[in-house]
Amino acid sequence: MSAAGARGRTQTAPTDTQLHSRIDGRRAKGQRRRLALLEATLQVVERDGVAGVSHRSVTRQAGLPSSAATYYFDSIDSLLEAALLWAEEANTEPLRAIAAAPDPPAALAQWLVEDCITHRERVIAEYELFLLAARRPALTKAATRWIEELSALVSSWTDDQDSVRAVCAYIDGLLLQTLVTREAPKAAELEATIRRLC
Amino acid sequence: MSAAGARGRTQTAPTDTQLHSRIDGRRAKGQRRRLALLEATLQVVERDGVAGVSHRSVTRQAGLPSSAATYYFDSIDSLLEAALLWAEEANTEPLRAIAAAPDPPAALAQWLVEDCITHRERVIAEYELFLLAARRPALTKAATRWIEELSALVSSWTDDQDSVRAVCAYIDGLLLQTLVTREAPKAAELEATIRRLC
DNA sequence: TAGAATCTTGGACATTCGTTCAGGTTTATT
DNA sequence: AATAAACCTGAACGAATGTCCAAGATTCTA
Repeated sequence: MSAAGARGRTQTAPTDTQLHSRIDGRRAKGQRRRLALLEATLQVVERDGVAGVSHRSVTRQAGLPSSAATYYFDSIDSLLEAALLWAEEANTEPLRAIAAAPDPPAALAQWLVEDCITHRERVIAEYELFLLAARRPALTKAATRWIEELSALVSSWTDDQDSVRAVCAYIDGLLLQTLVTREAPKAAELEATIRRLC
Repeated sequence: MSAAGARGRTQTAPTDTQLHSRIDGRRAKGQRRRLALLEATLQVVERDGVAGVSHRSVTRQAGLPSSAATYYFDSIDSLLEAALLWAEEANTEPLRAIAAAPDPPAALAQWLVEDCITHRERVIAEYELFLLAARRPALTKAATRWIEELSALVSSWTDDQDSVRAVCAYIDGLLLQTLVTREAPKAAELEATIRRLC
């Protein structure tokens, strides 16, 4: 269920003695490979969609033996869950920078538009995993994290929670439609609507 | 590429003589089975997601031999494309009724909330196919149809096209988030935001 | 009704899939 | 250096997949 997987599970919960002494080389390698599998999973989702994710496709992408997927993760689901969390974490830093910008709504609009254009496949991958959470409860927590982080940003310039929810929903909907119709959104219109909702 | 499939293709383009004479019994049966496959496809997507759609799963659901999927449709893609169009068509009638209602925004909000609750699996299926269009150009036309019909409805009470786009994006985003977080949307809040955007 | 045209399908093929685990490899410890 | 402990993987299993087509079934035409 958790992202900590299979027999490799002990690697994610180092004991006290391990924390205080030198890092166990074996476990360090395990952590590296676990991360490599997450990155490989995202690459596979970008290329072939969630449906293209299999033990073999992921390990092939990561250059690891096929049994490694089973070894490091309990199931495909736990792999997808960890990959979604990993992908969301990559958005944390940009969101923080936007919050610190002189004009957050404008910065947010610009970042979203650029992201949709220059990292189209990645954004599609994120929404596929996001929607997959509607079916797999294990993914719900990871998916909700995106909404929470976006809400936190919007809350920095609005107190009304109804407005915050409206802006977040509008953004997700606009991005979704953008991906589907292949019509690049206009940053100006996006920004204007965000302001209108606050 | 088109929804017209494989060797069964001729069934969708009756010739002049066929139009004017009695319907060919063979072709009539083909049309019936083609529709059965579409309905079965939607049921499979509802139950197991797009990833669960295979020649065998669809034909099993429809009670047809497994080779029927290949016979009636060129590929899984053309089957999914036709299924998405078929699903969207089911929304046409409700949207028309909402346009004729005394208070369209309120009726729309109520319908959306009810749809998300009572037909959750179906709505998830529609969004999965919708998002799949971001990868498969063959699905784009079918996916765009939903946006167009929703836009037409919203346009009936607003002339500003920016507002129309904003409302449509907001609705798709709210439904998407609702499905993922499993928190039922409030019709009142939905209606209020729709009005705010007009 | 007989023959022609068309539609339909069972079964076989090569692939790919998730899973398993005995045995090998690497690292730590003494 | 030698032992112990933990990590890792090749190979193999049954099950499911997309595709194909010869043979059978159905419908039309004359």
